[in-house]
Amino acid sequence: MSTDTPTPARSFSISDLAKEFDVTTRAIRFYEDKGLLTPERRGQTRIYSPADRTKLKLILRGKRLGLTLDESRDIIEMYTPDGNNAKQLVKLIHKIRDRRDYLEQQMRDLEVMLVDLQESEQRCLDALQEADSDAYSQVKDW
Amino acid sequence: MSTDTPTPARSFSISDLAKEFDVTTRAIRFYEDKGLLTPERRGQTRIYSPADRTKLKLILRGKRLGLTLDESRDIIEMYTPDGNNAKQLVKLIHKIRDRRDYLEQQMRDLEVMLVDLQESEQRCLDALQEADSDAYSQVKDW
DNA sequence: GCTTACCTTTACGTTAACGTAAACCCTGTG
DNA sequence: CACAGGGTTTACGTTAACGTAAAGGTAAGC
Repeated sequence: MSTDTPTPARSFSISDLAKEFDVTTRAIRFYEDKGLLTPERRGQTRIYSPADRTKLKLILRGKRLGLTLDESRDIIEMYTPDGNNAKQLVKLIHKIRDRRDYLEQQMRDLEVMLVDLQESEQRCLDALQEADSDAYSQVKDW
Repeated sequence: MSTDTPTPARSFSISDLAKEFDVTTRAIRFYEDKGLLTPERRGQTRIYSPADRTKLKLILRGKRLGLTLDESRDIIEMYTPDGNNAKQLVKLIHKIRDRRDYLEQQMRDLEVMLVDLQESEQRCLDALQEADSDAYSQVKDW
């Protein structure tokens, strides 16, 4: 019936998405409970659109960045300003800017941590080379 | 005895650190329970060294990056290779590299998200300007 | 000596993000 | 038709990272 769509507008089952993004179906349903996803239904069964798939991708990226699901939902809502309501939009813009400030702080944290790890790796390597001087591995109040 | 140190080697109370980093004393004690901090004691009271302060800073940075306390402890341990043990060092280097790979993925996630947010902010601003065309705010399967 | 302001331990409560199990419904296939 | 392989809801369990009392010790200042 509807399987003759050659266009990229396909649809996915819950386990399709679960496999593709390596999450459990339980998690996907949980995101729905929390209002992050609202797939259509064929009877009982959930049917996911490409847009749903994109939202799931955003959720997972948010997770990798340490966002809560509530925060990810905020971000997802920023993509689809459901409104004409100007005040809503102004609030959204402030939320976006706050979020961006936070993420930029995170970025700076990351850069520092990467450098630090690089250095400690180098220290480890050095220590491996001259594996005799115990004084080298003293703590000496870094 | 040892109080005649004019050097920057000061010491801090638990509430000193709590105020400076805007965390609760409960949290700081919790980090100690989890083995991330081991301050000295004057009787019952905890006394924190500059090194302890640095460790706390690392813990909080880890938190901002979405690390668990266990992961932060791993990272802190990377700074103080307590050992001469070569096998330990090799394991540490691998852990560091894994962590760095993960952080670099996080970095890429961050860059993408920053661009996305920038774009959605722009969309909001545009929508504010021409606050009439309802068609503009359609969902249209992004 | 009493209050105030810190510090301590012990322990139960809470929230987020699912895991896990039970019990069930469809649907195609040998 | 049995059953294997999907899907569903409902609901209790779990872990991390603290919050929040409760109950008390200690030192400073009036």
